[in-house]
Amino acid sequence: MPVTLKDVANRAGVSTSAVSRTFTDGASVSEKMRIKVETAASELGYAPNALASSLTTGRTKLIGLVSNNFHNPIFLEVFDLFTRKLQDRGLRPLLMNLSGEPDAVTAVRRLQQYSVDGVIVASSTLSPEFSKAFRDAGVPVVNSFGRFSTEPEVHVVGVDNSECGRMAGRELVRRGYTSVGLLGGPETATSTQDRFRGFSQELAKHPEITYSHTFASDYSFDAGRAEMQRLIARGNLAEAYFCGDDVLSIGALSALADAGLNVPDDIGIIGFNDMEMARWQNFNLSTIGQPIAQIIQASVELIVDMLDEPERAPEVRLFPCKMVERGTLRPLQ
Amino acid sequence: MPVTLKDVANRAGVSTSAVSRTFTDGASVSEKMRIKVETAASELGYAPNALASSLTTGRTKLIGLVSNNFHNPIFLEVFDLFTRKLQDRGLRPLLMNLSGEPDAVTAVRRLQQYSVDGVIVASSTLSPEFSKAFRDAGVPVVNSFGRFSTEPEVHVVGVDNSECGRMAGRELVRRGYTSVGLLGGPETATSTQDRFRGFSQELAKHPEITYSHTFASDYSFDAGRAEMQRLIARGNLAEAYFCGDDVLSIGALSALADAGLNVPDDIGIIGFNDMEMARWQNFNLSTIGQPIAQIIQASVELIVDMLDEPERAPEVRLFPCKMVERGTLRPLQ
DNA sequence: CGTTAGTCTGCATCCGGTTGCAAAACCGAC
DNA sequence: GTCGGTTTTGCAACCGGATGCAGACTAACG
Repeated sequence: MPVTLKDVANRAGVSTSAVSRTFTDGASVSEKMRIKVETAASELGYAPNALASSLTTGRTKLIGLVSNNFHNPIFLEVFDLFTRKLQDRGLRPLLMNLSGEPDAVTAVRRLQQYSVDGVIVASSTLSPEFSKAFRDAGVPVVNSFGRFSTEPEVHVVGVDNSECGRMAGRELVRRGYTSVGLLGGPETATSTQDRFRGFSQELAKHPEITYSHTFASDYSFDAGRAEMQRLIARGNLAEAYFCGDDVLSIGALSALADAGLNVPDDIGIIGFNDMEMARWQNFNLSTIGQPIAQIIQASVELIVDMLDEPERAPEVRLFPCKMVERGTLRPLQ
Repeated sequence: MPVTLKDVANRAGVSTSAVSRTFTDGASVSEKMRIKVETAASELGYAPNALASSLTTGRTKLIGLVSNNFHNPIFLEVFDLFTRKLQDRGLRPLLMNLSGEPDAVTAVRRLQQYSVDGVIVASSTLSPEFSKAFRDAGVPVVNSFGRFSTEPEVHVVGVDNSECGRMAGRELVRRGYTSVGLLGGPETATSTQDRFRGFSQELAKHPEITYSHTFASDYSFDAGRAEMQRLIARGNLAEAYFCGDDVLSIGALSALADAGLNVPDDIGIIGFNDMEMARWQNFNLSTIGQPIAQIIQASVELIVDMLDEPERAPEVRLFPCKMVERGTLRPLQ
């Protein structure tokens, strides 16, 4: 039903090649021809079929956007930025929700069926193996928010999570807390492990500070709340906690409020991510911010570069996170 | 580079048609042939190219998912459900973020270039004209969370927003408030207008109750907070407010807390949407819930039906919203 | 065992575009 | 006007796969 190349060619009284060429830039077309074709095209309302052309060019301009995290509000920001940045470059995101089917092989298959030009895996909890499955299938892939490695097998863009952990540790030390805890995300997530490691390293430098750790079952409000409730019930709370994520912190905050504990007077909380919500005055959460806009910008640039240079050696681009001071830690003395 | 039909045909020593047929169900293939082809295919790791086949079948199984709302947390739930439901039916969502380019014509063009089989417009703020642009272009379209009309020009799935407004009104009346206010979303959004109308209708039945209304600039935390701050500064607050959205309510809540006002003792708040966050104990927000899972399920079913029956007469499917009682309204006496 | 009806299979063409190649048109210089 | 060199143009083949059609094959029946 839609207008095709041939329709335009007939109308303009020229060959289909001529029409095709006026729509591919860099092709040799005379000014006269271009005008003839363009008027015919606009009279007919013609727009080239991207999928058909992909058959010969090998480019669909489709980018698979894969994620398994559709509950953490930070991901709304992530999707917003990714879709816009991709659109700006004339690419279209093909969304894949992995909550249902976390099987790498079928995921790769599915996206390959649509001949995506590249894939962005946006997740801090998926294992690196997952991204590797795409690379092995010959699909350019960037792992955003993924785990940093000195010998990366796929492109990784994100923050140095263990450095973030150290930063959180330093901040709590600086504030003079004498007992601190880590309330991490799911223990299996690589991001949790890394932040945990960094945090521990930093605390190990201060043997005078009591240090404990515990993991929530999930990066979610409920998990944060439940875990903090457990800690409260068990008694001997630390003076401050580093929570592996802002929603986790917010869950913890709710448990503390229920227990009649005041933040930051009775207990300090520092979160992670600096999601939009963290600055809401109801929470006013001190947290460690990831530069998500930069991460996403870099991810898109990387995937775009890989379209022309698929064999490019895997690269790691890490951005510094930064401490965002608000109201859930005791003031510096 | 990827394996093609021809490769499989060569390997199996059969014609390409045979291979094609074993991969299209309903086609006539003998058992022997099927086995021969399937082994060859799996040895080679062949998966049919969905885009190439779309050329002849006219089906891409691509569904455009269009939205302009990437800030309201409810949309994370919406995207999650849409992507899953679509995936379950073998469809792939092609995401389009309209924050950048709210121009209907180019949006239609862009999606047509990818020959999407259908489009779901998920927005309560886009004008109905927007969805109509797709219909006019011959693309099946469903407007989810859209405006209800007795003579729909496109399929609409959602709630009856004016009935929701009435429900909120009834609830506040029932609780014995003698002065109430509406703190709506952006005045231009159809959803705001409808909820406003319903709410006003209900209040009109009770002339003894003082009633006022005001609109926030946006369905966002900041807008809700700012608007409530304005109301507080102006003096003579109503005893309870119906906020056009949960984040708006949460913004309002933060302004009230700052002003030292207690909810629900000093003032009542009822929100709208029942997003995940509403039940977080920090907020414990009484609200009117939209059955988003049902809405999305119905939207997907509708779009699937339209694939086979594109000329199907526009239909409206409305689901009842329901009052979710939590802690931000005074108890019934 | 010969027929006949029904089932499979391969050929060829087409879907909407792209592109290498060679012929045609153009251009300026002589 | 002719010539040589550039552009521009159309032809035809191809991208990966679907499908109508006719011939080949199979099975059932008399």
